Amino acid sequence: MRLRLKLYQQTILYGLSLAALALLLRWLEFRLLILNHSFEIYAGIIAVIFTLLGIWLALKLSRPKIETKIIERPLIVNSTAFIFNKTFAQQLGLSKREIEVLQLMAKGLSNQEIADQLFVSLNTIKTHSSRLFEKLEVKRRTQAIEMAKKHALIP
Amino acid sequence: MRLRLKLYQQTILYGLSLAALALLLRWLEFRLLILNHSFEIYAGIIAVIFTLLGIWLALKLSRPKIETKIIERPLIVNSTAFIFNKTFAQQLGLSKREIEVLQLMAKGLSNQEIADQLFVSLNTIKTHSSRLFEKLEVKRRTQAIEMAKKHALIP
DNA sequence: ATCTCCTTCATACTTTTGGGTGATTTTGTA
DNA sequence: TACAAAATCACCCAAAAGTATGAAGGAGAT
Repeated sequence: MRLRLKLYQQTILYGLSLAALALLLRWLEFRLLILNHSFEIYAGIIAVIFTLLGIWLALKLSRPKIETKIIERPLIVNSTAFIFNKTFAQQLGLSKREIEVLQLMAKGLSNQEIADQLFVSLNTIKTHSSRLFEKLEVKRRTQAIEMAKKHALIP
Repeated sequence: MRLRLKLYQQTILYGLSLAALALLLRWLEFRLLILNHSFEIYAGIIAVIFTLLGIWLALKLSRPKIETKIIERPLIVNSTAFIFNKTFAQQLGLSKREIEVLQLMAKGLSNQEIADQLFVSLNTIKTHSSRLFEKLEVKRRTQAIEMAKKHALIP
């Protein structure tokens, strides 16, 4: 709505300036024709003025690019009860299994132990943990634990 | 350097288009003067063309406006202040160095990174961590971190 | 002085972890 | 049903972590 109004104003302004220029030229025609100014001079003047107008218009109307910046605002929680940070997990796109693996990891289990506990193979756990590290943007399980603790993915 | 080159090119392009327009107008003057087109028509054409040129120029040359959009994301923080459990550390007979190593471990650092940070060799850190694991009665660093968290040796 | 503990470092070896690739099956959803 | 994501597993290789053992210098206690 606001943009529309602005556009409207611009249009009026543009029209007015066109009209003013036409008047100016007509006046010039009367006053200075005797001096035998060639048509090219007028054309040049118009060209320059409207180029400037175009530049001004473009700068006024061009939309700014939007750059998103994420700020982490500390949210102080006083309760001892652990509340799983679902939002963060979703934002990172962590799957159920990956979260399970992460939580067992944080308990200090080895990959083999996690595999046994979840009744899957060691290789599977390795795949899960690799993806986990990618998503958390970490390199080691200890870093993953740090991250998870910080963002309330684990108690 | 590059911008200067670009500006140079733009200038040439601009000059050429001006010249082309002059020629075009001269030709129109010859061909269509009989039809008694008024000066305003020409002026209008020039105005429109050069407005567009101005817009194009501005868009080409101006830096894109950047508008930052800030998104705040809550980061859950436990308000309980951390108090190091001196008693427990003494009970287990942990040395200063071992506690240091343990705390860096919990931050997610690798042995090599800990060694660099403490200005000692990798082997030294291995020895420290081995002792640490013995005293904490754990087998892996992740378990050590769990233990340390549980007993308030680390935040 | 002697002893103990801490700290430092080395070498050799084993286990665990992690990266990369590829493949198959299951499952949820359009 | 068809498609995408999730879950499963295998194999190979490299890096990191962990174990065992030995050794040497320094600080503090007896």
